Amino acid sequence: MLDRKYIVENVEAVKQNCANRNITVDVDRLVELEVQRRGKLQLVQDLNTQSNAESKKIGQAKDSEERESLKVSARALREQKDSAQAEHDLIDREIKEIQLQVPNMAHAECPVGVDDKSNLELARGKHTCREFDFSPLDHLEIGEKHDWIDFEGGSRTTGNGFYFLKGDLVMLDLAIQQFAMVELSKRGFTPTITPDLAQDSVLEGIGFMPRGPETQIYSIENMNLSLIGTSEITLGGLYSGKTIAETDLPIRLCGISHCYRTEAGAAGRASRGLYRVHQFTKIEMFVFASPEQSDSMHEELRQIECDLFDAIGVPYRVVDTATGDLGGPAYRKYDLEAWMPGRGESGEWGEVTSTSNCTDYQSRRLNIRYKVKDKKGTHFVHTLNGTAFALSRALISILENHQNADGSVNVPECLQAWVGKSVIGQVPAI
RNA sequence: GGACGGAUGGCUGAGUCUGGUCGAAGGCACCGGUUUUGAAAACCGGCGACGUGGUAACGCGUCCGGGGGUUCGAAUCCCUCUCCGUCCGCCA
Repeated sequence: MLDRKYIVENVEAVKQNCANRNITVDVDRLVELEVQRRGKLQLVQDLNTQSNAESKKIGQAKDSEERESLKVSARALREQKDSAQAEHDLIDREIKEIQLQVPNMAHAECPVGVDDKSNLELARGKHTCREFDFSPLDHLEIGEKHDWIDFEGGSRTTGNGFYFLKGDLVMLDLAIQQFAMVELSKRGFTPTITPDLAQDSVLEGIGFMPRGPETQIYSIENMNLSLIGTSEITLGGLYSGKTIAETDLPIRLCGISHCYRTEAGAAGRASRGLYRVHQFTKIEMFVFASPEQSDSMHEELRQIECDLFDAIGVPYRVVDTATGDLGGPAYRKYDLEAWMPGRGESGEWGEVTSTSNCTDYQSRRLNIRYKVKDKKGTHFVHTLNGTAFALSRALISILENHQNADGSVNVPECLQAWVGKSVIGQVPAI
């Protein structure tokens, strides 16, 4: 969420930003209410001063007669204060409601456009798209051929969109996790296994809406808990309400969790197989940084994502996300889109990672600050997140890019030690 | 899951029985100064956050784990939740 003072002082910029992001918010109403609220707050504080003074006199009163008469006036003042406070709170709630809808400001270089058509390709990965001398299968065909992916079983036990992973694909899945954790540890990230559930207030702080008709979140009945859609939620929540010493920044965490998404209304050829599922495992990078660090930290996260996908031999392109496609919290967002030969008619790019600089948008909601030693006051930290691997989509990209004509799949060299094989799905020679 | 005990500023720790003089003693740490060739020690002074008004000095408001209540007034009394100890039960 943006600072109210900032919104009031930058009305036109905020409105333009909302338009660029294709989000409708009544900014003028917020400003009008905020001006009202300031006045009301002043009144509340004045009345409080008076009634505090009156109450203090009671303690020093000489006799019970004086005491009783002071009680009457003190009570009256307190009642006036309470009613002014109630009016203030009412206005405050309405402001809060609008304020939560206002998206973060966007980076000056962020491509402007109302949807993903304006996304800008920035770079390509180390590996070029492969020319197949056979007709490549999609990951689901490969997976079902070897009994690695079982959607039918998932559907029977849990529901549509759930699946079992089996056999060597599980080994590959775990290998990717190991590889990511080791690589990220080397780069200063603290490996973190997080809860798969979080309090609704934390979801909201990160920028999710846990309940309501539009929600993508599974929530627990009769509790204020929801299944997380990403460990960004728990990693951000980990420091909620904390004040961090500036010298401890940046704090780099890499979380591993299951991610749960209802994916309401999403279906079709483009979300076939593992591409869009209700549950997957994800290794997520999360960074708390100072405002001075956040831009370069964002580049660092993007570079790590590139390095990881270069390492597993998957071709990809890097996309600078347009304003209309940023979501609420992001100031700037880069996506990696991997080449998926089995997707669509003859291969398509599919989003595999995403890294966002959320500046102080999340930290203001979650109240995460940092303090400079020997300086008065605190400031909100900047938060950044980035996908290392979303396992479901990483598996798609490996299966489809590294498949062989006989249906087997080459294991990227960096993963072979953990898989224990250089090729999986090979039919043993008879 | 049951029974007690606890939660106070960066840390430690008084205050809670007996409500007002408590935004909160003392100590540690930290910062500035005196002293010293320099350092240590000693001594003197300073030292929370947020909001709000003000160019500023500064004023005002809020905050003693979270929420609610009693009262003119709550760190202090009552209810509730969370967390941490200790003992018991159960368990991977």
